[in-house]
Amino acid sequence: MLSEKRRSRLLDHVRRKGSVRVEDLAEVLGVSVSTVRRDLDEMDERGLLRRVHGGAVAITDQPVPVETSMAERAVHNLDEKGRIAARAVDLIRPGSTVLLTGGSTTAQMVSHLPSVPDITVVTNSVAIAHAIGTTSATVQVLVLGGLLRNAELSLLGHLTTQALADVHIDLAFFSAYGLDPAYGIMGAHLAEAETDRNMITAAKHLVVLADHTKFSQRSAVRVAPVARIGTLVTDDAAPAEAVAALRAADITVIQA
Amino acid sequence: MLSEKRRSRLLDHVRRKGSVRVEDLAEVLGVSVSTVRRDLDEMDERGLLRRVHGGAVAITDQPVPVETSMAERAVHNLDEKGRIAARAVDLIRPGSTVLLTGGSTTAQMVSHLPSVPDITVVTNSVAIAHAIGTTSATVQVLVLGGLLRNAELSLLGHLTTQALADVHIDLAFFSAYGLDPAYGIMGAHLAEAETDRNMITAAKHLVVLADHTKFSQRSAVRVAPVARIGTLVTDDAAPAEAVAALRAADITVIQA
DNA sequence: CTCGTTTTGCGAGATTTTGATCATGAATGT
DNA sequence: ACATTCATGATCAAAATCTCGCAAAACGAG
Repeated sequence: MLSEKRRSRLLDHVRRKGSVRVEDLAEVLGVSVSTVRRDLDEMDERGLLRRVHGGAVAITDQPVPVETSMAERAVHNLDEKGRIAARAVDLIRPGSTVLLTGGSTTAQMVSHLPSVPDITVVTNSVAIAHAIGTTSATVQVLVLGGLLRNAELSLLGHLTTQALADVHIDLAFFSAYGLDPAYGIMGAHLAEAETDRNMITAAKHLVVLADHTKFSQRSAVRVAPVARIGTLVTDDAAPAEAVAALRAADITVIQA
Repeated sequence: MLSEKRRSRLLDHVRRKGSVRVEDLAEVLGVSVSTVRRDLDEMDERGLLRRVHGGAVAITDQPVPVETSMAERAVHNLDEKGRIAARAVDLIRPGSTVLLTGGSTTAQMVSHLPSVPDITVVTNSVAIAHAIGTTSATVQVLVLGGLLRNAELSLLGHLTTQALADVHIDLAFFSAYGLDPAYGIMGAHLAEAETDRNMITAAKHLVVLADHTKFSQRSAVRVAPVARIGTLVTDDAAPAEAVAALRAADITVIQA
């Protein structure tokens, strides 16, 4: 197994279980305890988990970015993700049904949504549903069911896929973990990939949100080929050659 | 078990019960009393609890916010609901799957859940899913899909019902809006009633949570007859004749 | 293929954690 | 006041885990 894949699976285990023992990980992954220790130590360095005697425990940081008020946004400079999110919301037509998949950039769209009349938001993100429910009374929200991934607050699995079948979606917004003009959209975790693929497939038109840092992110998991992208919303700092390549592939690129 | 996890569970027990004996903790956690003492001493050192002869008690250090009389009432009620919630969590057996329906009292159960090992929580409440996701990495959460009722942050409708069909539920906890020993469980809104009925039907055993104020609440919507109730958790101030009537109807009544 | 680098597995010695024992101090009943 | 019971802290040995160095294996470039 690729060492990168092993680390990804290791992190998955930690996040799923909350805590794991070195011995168990070694057995599950089929490697020695030394290797597991080295992996855990490195990921502790990178802040992905916390190393403790005998194993490791998951980090439980605050994953919910508290939205700043609309007024404040109008006065201050919008940050990169905020600008991208605002431009993305411009693409929504009144009366349509849109899918927001879990992710930091899509979450930024929430505060802009009330400006579009009569829309329905479908989402697999508990964070997004919670944010809309507590801030807006006009936006209709439909939550896809599924297993909660604690770290990301997004929903996965069979129930999510099944719920998708009963919903008509005009426009889907997807927060890319990484974006390669040749390879396609990258996902962060294998566990989420299948659900992401299903959500992407369910939409007529796919809008991908990716700030310029996403172009240099590499990952082993591809959730969709480039051809599936309808529109890309990114920022001015996106690599010019990547933008050109995507436009050549008949993709509308918007730079906020 | 990882020592880190053991400490976390230990702290949960202390906070849940308010106070706890060293002997009991040793038995529950499956370690020696020496280990428990060391753990308790360290957590006393860190200010997470207070060590006393024979065991430990929870810290009840209230940061004093400016309170309107309204908020003050809410806090007082919260304490009552908190006790009911704690007793309700005691009913959960390790390894089981429980349903938490949306409601203020069921939401109080969240902070106590990590003390029960290896449970799966099924819920139609975005607030509960959000709360568990941001505070605990050990509790498995499955969210039923559906339309978001913005005011309550609970999910309703066809998708919710459909998702229920794919889940096996050992124990369901329901926050009653009103409770009449003759008529049964009352719901607040007609829109929620059907989904509530379906959730109640899906469970083998139904636990109803209702503080004493719920006995005088009147509503036109009945979501379930009294006979459907398996266990009622309420407080000491519940009307004696109502408690007697329910016990006569073969319902287990717990007064926190 | 050969060389240099990286990754991995192994084992010795150091460190941490744990459970048991016991003298001492604290709570309780008479 | 006294005796009795129980909890405590200290100490020690055993077990589990970690660290570190080293060598074998895997990998990539030339």
